[in-house]
Amino acid sequence: MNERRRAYHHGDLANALTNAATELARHGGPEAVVLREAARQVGVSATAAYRHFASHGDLIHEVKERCQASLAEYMRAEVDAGSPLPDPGPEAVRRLRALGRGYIRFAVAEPGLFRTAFCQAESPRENSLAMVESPAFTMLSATLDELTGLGLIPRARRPYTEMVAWSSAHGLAALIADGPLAAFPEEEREAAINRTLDATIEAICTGA
Amino acid sequence: MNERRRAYHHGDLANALTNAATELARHGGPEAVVLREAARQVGVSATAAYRHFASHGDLIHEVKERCQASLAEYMRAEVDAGSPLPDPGPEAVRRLRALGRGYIRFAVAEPGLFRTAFCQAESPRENSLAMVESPAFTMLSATLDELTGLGLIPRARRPYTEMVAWSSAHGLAALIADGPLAAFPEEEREAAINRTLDATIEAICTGA
DNA sequence: TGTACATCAGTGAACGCGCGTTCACTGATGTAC
DNA sequence: TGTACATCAGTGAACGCGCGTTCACTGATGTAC
Repeated sequence: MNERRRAYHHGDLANALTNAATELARHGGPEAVVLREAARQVGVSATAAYRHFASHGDLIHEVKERCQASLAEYMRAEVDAGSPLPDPGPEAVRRLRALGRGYIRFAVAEPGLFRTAFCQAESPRENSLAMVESPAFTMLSATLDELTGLGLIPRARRPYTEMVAWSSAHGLAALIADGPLAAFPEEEREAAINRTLDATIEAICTGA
Repeated sequence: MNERRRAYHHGDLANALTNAATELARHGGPEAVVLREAARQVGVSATAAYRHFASHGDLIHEVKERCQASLAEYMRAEVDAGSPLPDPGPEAVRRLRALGRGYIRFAVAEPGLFRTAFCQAESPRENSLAMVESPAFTMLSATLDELTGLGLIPRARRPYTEMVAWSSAHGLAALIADGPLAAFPEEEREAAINRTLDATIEAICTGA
């Protein structure tokens, strides 16, 4: 696309607006996602946004999905960052731990995006199923299944183990990103993270 | 105070406004706390609020404190609702569990207030220390100390155990009140709560 | 290859809304004499 | 016990703000002939 075209017909406005809106979320959380401001950042009239999004809610929904994808990416990256262990048992445990670490690292590194990933949707039902079918949740479930297969999670305890892991990681992440632990010094924060991760994994892997 | 007086000089406007604002938070979370609306509910001009609150931030701060107090009350009530056990060990465990249950019950029963209790303050520092000195946190610490004294928590593991308990309860509460688990059917929700509570307590009380 | 024209993707001005906050004011209260 | 008056606690109108959204429009693009 040539210069002329970019001057008037942007060519990729939808994406540009979502990027700008995501940047707003990064610095100010979901409340900072303002359609007019995103348009301003891109250098386009507010009206132009309505060629690409039905409403402000539509834009924020897009941003929210990006935030969720970004969270999943942090988790996957943390898994990939470590070296696989030879034994399948310790390896599965390593991956479970990495998923938790990734979750929390995301909240620490990107509190605004973390809050946006979990902000209320206008349609209350929308929240529910989407999340449970997300890649992040799928990774967790798969790892827990693996641990069960290896005997590290007793079969009788397998149900709802996702909730044990998720609650623990989410709570720590929320308290850090969003809440009363935001002002913790880094050293203490790391200690709290490690202690919580250790305890949670021990609570989950009670088999063998 | 007689009728006349109540007609003009309200007599307890500060309290009435805080009550109204808390009611707004109950139904719509912190975003719903609107000074003008609170004044409307009380039947008073918006200006009148400024005789009692320096600003909107001042009002919301008051509401936030009430929400935190209400959370602590739920926790205490859940402890008091059970019958004490004769042995000090099981009794301390019972109380730890009740604290967690109370926390989560509050989030389930009052999602709007729960969100408000943990909403961002204007001064970012304000969040941190206040919470850790709150009655809820104090109850938790005391119970953990007791468990340590009884040998149920190994001394080496005592540090940061507050975070293990708090993360788990807070995560579950946030996912239910605020997040993707809001639409869970009650039965499944209860199962998830029990499973998480069990696992967390087991993770904490590893001694003896 | 050139041109008419439908369609696409922008524009700027404006609307209505509700908010927090300020202003000059006034009615009610309580106290000093 | 009455009264003057300072103070307290309200009022209503208005301000400025920024938002989401709509309107009638216009410049750019691409396609049929």
